[in-house]
Amino acid sequence: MRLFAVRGFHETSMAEVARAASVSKALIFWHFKTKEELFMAVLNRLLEPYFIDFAEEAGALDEQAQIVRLIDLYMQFVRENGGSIRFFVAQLLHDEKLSDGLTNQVLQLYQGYRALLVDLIGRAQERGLCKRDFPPADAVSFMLSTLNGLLIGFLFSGENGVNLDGAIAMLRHWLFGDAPQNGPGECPPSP
Amino acid sequence: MRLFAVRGFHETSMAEVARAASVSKALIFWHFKTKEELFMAVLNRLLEPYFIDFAEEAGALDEQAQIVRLIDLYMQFVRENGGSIRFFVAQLLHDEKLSDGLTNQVLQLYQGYRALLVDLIGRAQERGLCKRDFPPADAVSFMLSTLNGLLIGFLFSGENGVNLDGAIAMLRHWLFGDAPQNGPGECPPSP
DNA sequence: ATGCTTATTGACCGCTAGGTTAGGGACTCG
DNA sequence: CGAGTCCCTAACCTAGCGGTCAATAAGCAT
Repeated sequence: MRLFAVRGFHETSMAEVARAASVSKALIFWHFKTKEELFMAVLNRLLEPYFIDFAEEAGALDEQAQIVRLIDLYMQFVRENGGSIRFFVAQLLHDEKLSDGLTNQVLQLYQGYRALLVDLIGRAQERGLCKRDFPPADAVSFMLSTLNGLLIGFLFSGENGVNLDGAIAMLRHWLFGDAPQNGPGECPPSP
Repeated sequence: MRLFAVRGFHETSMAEVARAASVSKALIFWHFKTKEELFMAVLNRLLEPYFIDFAEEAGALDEQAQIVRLIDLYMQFVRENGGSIRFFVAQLLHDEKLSDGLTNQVLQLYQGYRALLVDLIGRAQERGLCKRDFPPADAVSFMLSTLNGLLIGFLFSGENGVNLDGAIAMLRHWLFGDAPQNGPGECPPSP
């Protein structure tokens, strides 16, 4: 997992994997028929922490709080899994063939998240908790674009090159009309 | 260029390049000392269309129109260069070492674009053309996040998986308080 | 023609890659 | 104990890799 994640598929040789695992190369080929098969297994293992359960922990909150919580979870997730996300994004962009099953899993994850948000925003709009300028699906598309943009900003320049909290405050302002409060982030002009 | 762009550095062999170019492998090594050197040259060639001149064509417009134009240019650029952008993003995320000079050029491009926007929004704010809720730099960070998010949405699901025009209308609404006009895009709920 | 530089090639080289194979311990079940 | 299965290794195999080299063709001044 470590080798594939930091060096990629083609730059990692089976000999290296064997050495890093302190086993013989032949053993790996006994457990996995081909290098590709090992790689797929690695992909799935790396993907495991991506499945989180949101429903159970958010039952008691109102819609606005749940939306905020979902956004926070996204950002927390980005912060905690930057390394492997980077790997996955590069992999998905680069090697459609090798990423086959991966694409579906990620897409499923993404659509689940999106559906959750659409539902929440729809309900929030009905109850007058947030602005009604746009249909929920459009609002969510917009939000997710921003979140994804923050993600890749984070991937390229790291924690201190992009102001996650500041941007999230602006998202809240956009959604709920909050006063632009300054949260824990100090909002320095990003370099 | 074609081979490296669609298959990447490690999956492209010099023999393939030679065959595709209908020359002998040795000739390539006469023109380029190493495979890496050829790759760098390819990177630079692919990067050429990325340099556009904005200043000259926007002199007569007011700030708001210039901002809108800049955003349109971004999206037009994304639409026209999706293939190579995909390649570059994957390359940058994956192979920090090989991307060395590339990183700087892209960063420079990006910072230039950002600076242009910050300047424009600052001036637009002074003249009351757009909302003043946030300092220009923060507004631009937010905008760029959204644009980048649209970019990667486009990279992953193509033109009809993401609604570029709809999202841009929402950006305009956010910036200028426009009525949410429906432009040429019909804003279908993205699948 | 005669050199001289610039292009171009087929043959070749060392090496590493993914993958195989024959065989040997270790554990299990009768 | 002994047959069978599972796990594991050293050694090996071959294709293809990046890269080199001697030979030579093409362009071009003198």
